[in-house]
This record gives sequence, structure tokens and C-alpha cells, in this order.
Amino acid sequence: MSTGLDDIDRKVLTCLMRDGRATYAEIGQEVDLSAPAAKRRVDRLRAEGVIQGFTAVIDPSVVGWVTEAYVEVYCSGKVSPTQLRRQFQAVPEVISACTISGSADAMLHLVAEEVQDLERAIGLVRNEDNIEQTRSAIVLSRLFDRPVGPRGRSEG
Amino acid sequence: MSTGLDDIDRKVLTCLMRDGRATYAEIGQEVDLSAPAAKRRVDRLRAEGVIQGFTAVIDPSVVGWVTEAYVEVYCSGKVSPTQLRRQFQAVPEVISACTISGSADAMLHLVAEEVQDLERAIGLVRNEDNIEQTRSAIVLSRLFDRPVGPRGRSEG
DNA sequence: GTTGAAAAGTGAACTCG
DNA sequence: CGAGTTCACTTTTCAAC
Repeated sequence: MSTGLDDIDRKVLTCLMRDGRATYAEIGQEVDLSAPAAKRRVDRLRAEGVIQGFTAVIDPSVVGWVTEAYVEVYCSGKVSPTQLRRQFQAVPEVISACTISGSADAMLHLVAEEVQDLERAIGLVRNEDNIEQTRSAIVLSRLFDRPVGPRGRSEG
Repeated sequence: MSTGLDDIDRKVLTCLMRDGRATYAEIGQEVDLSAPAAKRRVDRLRAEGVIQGFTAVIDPSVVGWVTEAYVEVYCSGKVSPTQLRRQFQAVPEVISACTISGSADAMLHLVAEEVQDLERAIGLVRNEDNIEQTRSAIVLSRLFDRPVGPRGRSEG
């Protein structure tokens, strides 16, 4: 599986992350390629799984998914990532889960419409034998969000 | 400014979040509307800011943005959200920032290519007068991620 | 990269509550 | 009038070469 991206591929990705509905002619213009050539790039990137899909970016506050929380999870005994994935995925409010370094074992990101939905979801997470405790932080206000993308690293 | 979404609007959003490059004919088919009518819906949702844009979903591991961390930030004295936004936004590795409830004041989500990039970025964050301490958790393995969208709430 | 047929986008005139 | 539809016309897609 050689997913070696060349410079043109990276530019194509940048272009599509900025505007997921860009036409192939527009993409081609940015990378000095004809529209069909640009399309072949995009098709290949999709086939390789580099581009997993396209999506609309929605203002969460308008749609009513406004309540968020970050939850640290402390587990007891041995914890298999597979097992954790399965039980966290069962809670629909959990939109992201990962294992982390430090005293906690996992970090969850939850999104819901109401605080009580969060409460219930966190209750479900805690309600498993292998979960020892959780430490939740409700999001008061989101300062900003930006897409992951090719971007300069900080200098310091 | 009444941004009241009706049932059709929500279906349009769901459709575009599942496939950001869906044609207007496809969208129309899902909501029993003609293609031009579907386009007018989408145009209105964009104009209202409900749809903020379209983007490609990229596999981060392929592109090399593999190292992630969650960082709790403890501030001293009065903290203006505007000020916090400005100083966190200055660090390119910070892809998401919010104020939170609990003992910490803010939660940051960082993504970088290498652990030392994270280290440098966290150093930059700490290097402000109003930052008292930080508490970082490096992401060991991402268990799953899923888009925010209209979705069932957990029952419990 | 180029070409051409098929598909999608887009504005205008029209219709219905 | 706001919202949907059909209809012409342009642009884009996409599978040849």
C-alpha cells in the first residue's frame, strides 16, 4: 500500500478542503492541470482512501447541537482498545474517542442538544464494569475551530 | 433574522453532510423536490450561514498529521474569551479551542506531525502571562470519529 | 491533454396556495 | 408573494482517444 503523495496531490487536497464542491476545472487551474487530469487525481485519492468523503460544514448553534463536553475516562484493570471502542461507540452522543497518555485512559468528545442528554450519555459511559471514574468538562463557549490541513508549524 | 429550519431543510443538511458533493437532483430526490428547488434551499442555507462551506474529509494518518493532544489550560486573573481566542489562534497546531466548566478554564485540541511540534506548541501556549499551568494528554490511539449530525440520543 | 456526448448547474418565465 | 415546477441554455463531468 504505497500512499505516497506528491506535491500536486497535496495541493489538490488543500483545494478540496477549502471548497469541497470545487469543480475539476478549478482544481486543475490551481495545480496547472487539465480538468480531466485533476479528476483522475481526485478519483485516485478517493480510491486510496486519502479522501474519505465530502461533507457540508454546518453552524452547530443554528441546528441545535449546542451542548458539548470533554470527558476523561479512568478504567480498571486491563483495557482493550477494541472493547473500549465498542462500548463508547454505543453511545450516540460520543462523536470522538481516543486513548491518551497520563492518568486517565481515554478522552471522549460528546455533543448533544441539551445538558441532560450529556448527563444521560455520561451516565451510560460510567455504567460499565471496567469504567472506574470519569472527569467531565462541559464546554461553555467554543472559541474557534479550524480544519486540519497542510499548515505551517509554530516557530519557537 | 429568523433562521427557522423546517423539516426539508434538515433533510437537505443531512444529505449534504453525508455527501458534500451530492448533485441538486440527488438532494431533491431525497426531499421530494425538483433540482432547482433543492438548489434554492441550499443557496438560502448558505446565505443564512447555516451551511458554512464544504470540505473534503481527509484521512489524517495518510497525510502525516498523526500526533494529537488535548490540553487543559489554567488561566490567572480575569480571562476575556476574545483575548484567549486571539492568543490560541496564533498557534497553528491548535485546531480547536473552547472555554470549559470545572477547574480548568479552557480546553485545546492540538494536531501536529511530530511530538516535538506538539511540545513546542504547548510551550507557546504556556508562554503567555495569563497562563498559569497546562495539563496535557497526548493521544495514543484514536478509537473512532464520527460526524456531528442529526442522530438519535442515547436511551437510559 | 484533448475531444465530444451525456449529465448537472442555473436563470427565467410560469403556476399554485 | 413565497415556494415549486418546467424549460431553455451554459457549464461540468467523464469516458473515450
